[in-house]
Amino acid sequence: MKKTCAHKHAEKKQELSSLTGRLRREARKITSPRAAILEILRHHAHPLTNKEIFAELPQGECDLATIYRAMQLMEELGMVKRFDFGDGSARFKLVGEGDESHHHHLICTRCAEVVEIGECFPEEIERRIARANGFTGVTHRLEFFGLCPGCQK
Amino acid sequence: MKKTCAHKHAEKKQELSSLTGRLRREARKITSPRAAILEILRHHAHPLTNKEIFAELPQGECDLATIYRAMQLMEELGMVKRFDFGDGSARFKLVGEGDESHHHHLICTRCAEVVEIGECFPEEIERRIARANGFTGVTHRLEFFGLCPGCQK
DNA sequence: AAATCAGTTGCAAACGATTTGCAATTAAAT
DNA sequence: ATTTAATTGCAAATCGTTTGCAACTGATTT
Repeated sequence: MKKTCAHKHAEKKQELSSLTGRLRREARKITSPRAAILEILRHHAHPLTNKEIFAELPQGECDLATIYRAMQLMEELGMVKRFDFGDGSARFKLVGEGDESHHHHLICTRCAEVVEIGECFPEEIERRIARANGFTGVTHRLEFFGLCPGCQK
Repeated sequence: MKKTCAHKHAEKKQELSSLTGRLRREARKITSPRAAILEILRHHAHPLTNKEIFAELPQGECDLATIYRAMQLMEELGMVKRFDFGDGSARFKLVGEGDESHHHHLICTRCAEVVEIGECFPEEIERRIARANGFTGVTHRLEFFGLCPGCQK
């Protein structure tokens, strides 16, 4: 079997209305910069840096600071998830309304290609770690790094 | 078999000579700033930020930039390991000569307390992930976050 | 449709972590 | 003691991100 299911990559693009609805619900405005940002996020399967988003925006459409503010707001509203690939810039990806979408990434250390990984740290072990140390609300940050096929020369 | 080995926490403090030896071997100088930095690292079980190291240094002993340079060098020489707790500053911890010491941390999101975790992401799964995506030299970055006993109020 | 008001934006300045250029200093080899 | 390459302090420069503030604009009300 090859890539018949395309690795569940068919990530249904979220309806723009569903996204704007979430903003409206919180008494936030659907401004032109925000609409443009959402439009870009909707078309990307992998996390983007604010600068990348900025670069894809029609020139002058919105200030970089506005993107930072938008991502911060949308993260609080649970509309996007923040990722840290350890290279100094945060990355964001849309989160579906219902879907928890807790997942990780495999990042090429040469070309920065990103592959989404279904695998996750075993829950039971995490629970054991939490219990063993008296911690509550334990979560984790997990990313993989390596050389992608193309960069192995 | 329980934890007869005391969770190997007895982390024998490394001999200063073994550390300076590694520098000397690479034709690097054992300067007073470096000796002072090593002395501090030797006495800490958990990763420290450069600023924390700076704070523990006798005033005027060395410039902050020098610490940055020292940590960078020592990381290249494999003498320290860099950790990213996601709060914007890198942290460093001495690495024993032989010991690989690949491990992770459980960090309190309120008080930043750090607990060392023995548990690690299952190797076989990591290998499977690497193989499935054609990646080589795959490693991972894994840290846990939660509320420590003291901060649960 | 005009008025109203809180939420937003652009812009520039401020920030915090980290890096770097450079002239002066120093450890280690000769 | 001399020589040389490595190192340091200091200040300035980068980079990602945040923030103050006056001008602006959706969304709601009249």
